[in-house]
Amino acid sequence: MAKILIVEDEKAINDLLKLNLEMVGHQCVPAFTGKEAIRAAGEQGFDLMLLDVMLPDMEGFSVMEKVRDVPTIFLTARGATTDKIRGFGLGADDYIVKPFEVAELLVRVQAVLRRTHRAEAEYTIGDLTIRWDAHEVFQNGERVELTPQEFTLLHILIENRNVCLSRQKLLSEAWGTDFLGESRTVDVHIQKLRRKLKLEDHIKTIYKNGYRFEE
Amino acid sequence: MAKILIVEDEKAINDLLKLNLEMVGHQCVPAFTGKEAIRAAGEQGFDLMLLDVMLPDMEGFSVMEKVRDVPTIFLTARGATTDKIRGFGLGADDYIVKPFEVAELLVRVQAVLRRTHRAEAEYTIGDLTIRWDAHEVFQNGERVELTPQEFTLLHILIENRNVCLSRQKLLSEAWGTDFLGESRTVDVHIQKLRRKLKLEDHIKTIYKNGYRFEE
DNA sequence: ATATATTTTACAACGCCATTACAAGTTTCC
DNA sequence: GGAAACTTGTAATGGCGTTGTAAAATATAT
Repeated sequence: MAKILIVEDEKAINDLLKLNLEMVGHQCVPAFTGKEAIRAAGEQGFDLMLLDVMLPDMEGFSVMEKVRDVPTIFLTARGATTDKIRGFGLGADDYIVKPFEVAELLVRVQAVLRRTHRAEAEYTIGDLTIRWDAHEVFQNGERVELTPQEFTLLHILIENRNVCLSRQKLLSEAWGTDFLGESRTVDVHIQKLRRKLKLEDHIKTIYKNGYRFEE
Repeated sequence: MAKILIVEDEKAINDLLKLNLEMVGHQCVPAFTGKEAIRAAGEQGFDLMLLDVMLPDMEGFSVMEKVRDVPTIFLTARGATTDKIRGFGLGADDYIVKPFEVAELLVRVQAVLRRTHRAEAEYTIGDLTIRWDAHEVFQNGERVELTPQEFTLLHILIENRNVCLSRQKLLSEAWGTDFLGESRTVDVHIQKLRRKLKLEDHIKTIYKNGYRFEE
């Protein structure tokens, strides 16, 4: 669980970000102006900042200059060429183009947290403990062997816990294949996870949609 | 709830729009000329503008040029070929042909608000909370599973809250089928919603007409 | 080459939803 | 006011598409 500063003037988007990040277990502080953001960052530490490039009072990258040592993901509108941001070379850790998909947002947030070593090293639920760095899974202290694909799938599911991921999304995130047409691959791997780790109650099937890991 | 600028010189139509949009929870500012509209948009921010193509003092699309960054739906009279509007390539978000049906208006307004991230992410009534993006419904914090069809129907009903929707309209909006003849399908799904979500007091039957979601 | 991992396949099981039939409610008209 | 005609509520049914599952086929690693 990370502490995240959301800097975005449009309330609807700010709320959306907060809602979804809190759903997967992060703690969020909203800011609607650059000034607010700078004050908040002065008063408390954050693991990550989501920063709109266009704010009413100042440009996003000016905020970033003032707020040091907080990993940052830029939010930018489609069309407002992302090149600009890349060009800034300000050390933004990533950027997300609005409108964004929730699943994509979460994956990128998690990626930055991992890269900046602010992600949790372990995740525990019930009798299950997963050590992300070591790729190790324990149940009741006993080690359970997962195959690479199983581990990756579990990782994506837990990173996006409480949100429903379509089979397409899972394929593209856990397999990397953007692949047209039918495939039952995901279903079969879900089955393996459910069985090996007794996750029948936590990996839910959402009819006509996909799967969701629930805590 | 969004803030909407209505630019339409015919008072009757302006009032009609205002009435219906306020009925479903939006805040409206009326303008009767292009000048008025431009001044209003300069003074305050809007989530959406409804813009008549034919105004007494100037053409609608000139207004749109002056008012930047406000998603816009054009209003056009039947016959005034919509091609023109499409042709403008001004980035109008949608257009509505007068005379329009109220339900159609509301659906299009909602669609644009969603597309431009200006729609609410959640809707709450009593102990019920609905997250539109995630297709999730919570009652007293507990997740309630709705089937896709149930969710869609609920969505249409709430989008058009306080207005009565005929079975035909519900079929065409929530099922996509423009289907002749009798069908009790809608009734059955209404029943499911009422029961699952204890909405007996909010989903009202309008005898000989259809159903209305009341707040 | 052998073992292990992954995808595909085929079929069983399940869930959704349109339909139906009948009960209950509402309106109309005498 | 009461009966007929019509509208809506509701539970039960079955068809059809989706998902679960085991086993076979294929790919990958050792």
